[in-house]
Amino acid sequence: MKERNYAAISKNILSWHSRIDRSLPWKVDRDPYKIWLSEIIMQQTRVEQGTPYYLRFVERFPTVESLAAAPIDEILKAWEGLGYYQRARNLHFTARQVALENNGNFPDTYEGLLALKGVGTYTAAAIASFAYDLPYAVVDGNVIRVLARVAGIDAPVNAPSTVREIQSMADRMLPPAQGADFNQAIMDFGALLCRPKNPHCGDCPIQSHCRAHAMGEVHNIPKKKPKKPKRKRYFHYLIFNLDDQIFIRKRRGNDIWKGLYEFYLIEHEGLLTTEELDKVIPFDFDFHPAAANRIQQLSHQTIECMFLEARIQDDAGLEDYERVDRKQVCKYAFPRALDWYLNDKAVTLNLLF
DNA sequence: AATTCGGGGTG
DNA sequence: CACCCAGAATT
Repeated sequence: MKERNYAAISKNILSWHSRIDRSLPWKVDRDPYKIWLSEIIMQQTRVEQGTPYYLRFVERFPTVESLAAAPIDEILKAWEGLGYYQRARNLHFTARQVALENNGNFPDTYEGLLALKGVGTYTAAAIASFAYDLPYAVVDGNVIRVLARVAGIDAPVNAPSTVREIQSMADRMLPPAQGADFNQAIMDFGALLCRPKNPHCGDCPIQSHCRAHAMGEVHNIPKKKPKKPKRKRYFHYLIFNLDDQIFIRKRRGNDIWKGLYEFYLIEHEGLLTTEELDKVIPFDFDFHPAAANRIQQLSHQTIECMFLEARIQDDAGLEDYERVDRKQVCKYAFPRALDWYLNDKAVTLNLLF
């Protein structure tokens, strides 16, 4: 096979990038803390979605020491709504490690960065290049799409062997003296021009190097393995009211939403009717539907949430729960569906209040 | 190698 | 509705 002209491709992408203005707030300086924080926040997250979170984090936690000193619940509250909450827990763990064991200094080698919890090959390469100008090529969703098209890769790109092939291409393509520039350029190129749908092939600076274009396969690459159907789950939430307080509990174990708060939960194979709920609920008081059901789409699950409220006179049977004022509940981090119930729900059907 | 971890934007 | 996003960790 003909040797691919990596130098020409990177040169054209860099040239294209020099005419692009995409300012990113975490790149105003080369503070490793800001680069690291932004990269963790942006994992599997659109820049437009993650940027407001980043701005709030640097405002509230300007240094790694301030982040390390914060309680995990405060960090989770700031992360609320962003998803993949293990990222926030790893963020806290790593901040403490850097602040307490390394005098506030992040590792300055690729291997050192890769050893941090929550930092994988992409993030280690991103920090190494953006913060320290080291020649490591990033491979994110954008780079995978761009290079899969350039090479006309027919194999599924979510197979590890294909990712390794693309990483190898990116490594060879990266100009060692311009690692940071090229990494930024190829990601912007994928995000703005070589997009998943309706790519701007007419304006493409590397069209003559693109095998997918030559084959007329741009719209079929990258290819992915079919995903299996989502699991469906049914959460029936009981909101107990004792005076002006409600009962909440932190989720534990290895299920979704670990570390976030929720109400008294009854999970069942299917959606329960009010009659069926009467038999299942180990309490004998009246409960009332308090909102329309909410369907929450996760990456691997579909969760339908039902919300019922009841007024109670004592906390018997609720010893494992925290009693918090309605006014104070906004200080706790909840999954989006429950935050919706507490704050966004348009019309309450609740007859109690 | 396969699976799971959220949530929102987009066509 | 399906797909995708500045991926990583676990099994």
